Amino acid sequence: MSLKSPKPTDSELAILQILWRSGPSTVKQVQEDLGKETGYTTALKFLQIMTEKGLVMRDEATRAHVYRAKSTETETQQQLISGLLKKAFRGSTSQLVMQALASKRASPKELSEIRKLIETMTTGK
Amino acid sequence: MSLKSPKPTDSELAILQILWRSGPSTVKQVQEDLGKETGYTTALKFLQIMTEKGLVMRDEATRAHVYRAKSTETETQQQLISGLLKKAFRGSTSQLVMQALASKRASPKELSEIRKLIETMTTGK
DNA sequence: GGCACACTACGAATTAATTCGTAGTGACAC
DNA sequence: GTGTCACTACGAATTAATTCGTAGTGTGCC
Repeated sequence: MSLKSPKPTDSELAILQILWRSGPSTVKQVQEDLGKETGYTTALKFLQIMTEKGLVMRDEATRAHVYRAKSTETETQQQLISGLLKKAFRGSTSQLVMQALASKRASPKELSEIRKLIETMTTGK
Repeated sequence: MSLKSPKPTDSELAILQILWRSGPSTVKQVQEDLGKETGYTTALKFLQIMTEKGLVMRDEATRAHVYRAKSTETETQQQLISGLLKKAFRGSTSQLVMQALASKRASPKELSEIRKLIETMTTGK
């Protein structure tokens, strides 16, 4: 378990998304994925800062350092949801879930999955 | 509908919580609710900045100005969920819901409520 | 009238986020 | 060997968030 990793900013989260999707990457790869709006040194700086914060890990074995996310996507999602729950929903999971369902209409397939999960939680234990 | 209100920071959200809970309040009331750690002028400054940003509205009719949240709690929750959905869950509502349910175990009562909502969404439309 | 108080306004100081320019460095071609 | 090029490191500049000190102001009490 990642014991302590600061909450990533929005920009940092965008970079983590890239690392989760593409796996360990070089600065160049990350920068290209971010798009032309972001300069190379800007991407580099972000990755350096994220390394300091412990959000990513750096492999310096090769000339072009390779970065990878320290926490998994699920762990980070967990952290963000948990924070939002506390900050904006007074800890009410059901309120959060209901707002989420209202926010963007889930597909029938998704609703079915969720229903199954609830079944499991209700009966299963 | 509130067309454009910037995303509140964590501190601002804490103040909005107070306004939603207690209704329109003076600086003094907000500051006291925030606790002794927050000075009076700090609370005042926050409310002034939030007024500039359009997060709260100020009634200057009385000597002690009265502030109230511009958006409802639900609208703001909606905005935050929507942002998180896009930033961290690639738009997958079901993933977000499942993480939320896993994050903090919902009570049987809450699970029941959620199940009812899903029933409604599935059948009723 | 004039003072005290309760409030508001303003602006400084600090820290973090973001963006990028410039300089340093090492591998490799020739 | 030496120059090129791709990368990294460092630090400046800007903007926003956060905290608070100090000054301005108006209402109402003696």
